Amino acid sequence: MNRYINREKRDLALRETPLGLELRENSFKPRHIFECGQCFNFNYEEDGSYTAVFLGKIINLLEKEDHVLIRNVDRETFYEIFYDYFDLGVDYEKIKKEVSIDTTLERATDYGYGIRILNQELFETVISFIISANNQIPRIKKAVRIISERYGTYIGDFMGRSYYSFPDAQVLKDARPEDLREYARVGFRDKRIVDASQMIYDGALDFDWDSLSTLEIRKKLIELPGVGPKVADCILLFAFHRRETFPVDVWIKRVMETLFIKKEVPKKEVESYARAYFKDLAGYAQQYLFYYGREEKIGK
DNA sequence: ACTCAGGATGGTA
DNA sequence: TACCATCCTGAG
Repeated sequence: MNRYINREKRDLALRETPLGLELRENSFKPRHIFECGQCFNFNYEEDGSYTAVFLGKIINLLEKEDHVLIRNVDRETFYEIFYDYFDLGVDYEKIKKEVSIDTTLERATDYGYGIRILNQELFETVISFIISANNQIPRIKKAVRIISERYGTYIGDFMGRSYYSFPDAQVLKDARPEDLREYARVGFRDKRIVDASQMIYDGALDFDWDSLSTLEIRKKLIELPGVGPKVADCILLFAFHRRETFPVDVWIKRVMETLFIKKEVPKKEVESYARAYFKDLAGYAQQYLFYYGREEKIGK
């Protein structure tokens, strides 16, 4: 389940054609959405499209001239399942204007104009970002894929590949750490994955989240093995829709130091600087700056 | 063979 | 509280 459900859904510029659904939305570019480091459960296809899995559904997105072609889901399913996943209840044209408080942010929002912050499944997000600790994106993706293949349930085939759901805590708590290490290549994170799964299965995340502040949830997340400040912030931003959160990894640290702070400072200071500067929109700013900074290798 | 990228953890000061 | 070595893998 994703935690953020919009009450009302607006009508999208969505047209049904024999090839699939055509979505016309300026702030919606598959490349920007999937290459900004927020998710790992997707596949880049030979035709330039992206295939992703969410809540047991396979969706494929291909960018065209003036629209995005959406394949493998019907109109109803798209509204039902993917409207919230793709955060379509949020007006990103407005977000980009509001977050463009200086020329740097103007450039960054211009550069990654099609970014949307996904609202992802909680357990999958927790485990994925435990794996992300001290790790690189291709290897994180590989680990997530293998864990899904070995412990998840078969969903279906698409473009010559079989897709599996990400397992739930009940299954992953019984995985053998040495298997996770051997097959999914998760290294020293093996035990953390199993232990966190056990704790979550035992109810570590069973709280009324809506009544808790971001800081209170953060504290609880950090109690999980393998979850420190940065991983907790990613979970808050990507699974709890806490958009004021500003995860600080090495990339965003470099970008902030290079473009804003003008000197090297501890990660904590980067975060407080960003929070004070971007306020409630810090999470959006983080995504635009991360994508821009990483693609352009700023600070490297 | 060697170097490097990438956060959490547990130890020490 | 702050700092720092260590953990593992695979690409270059």
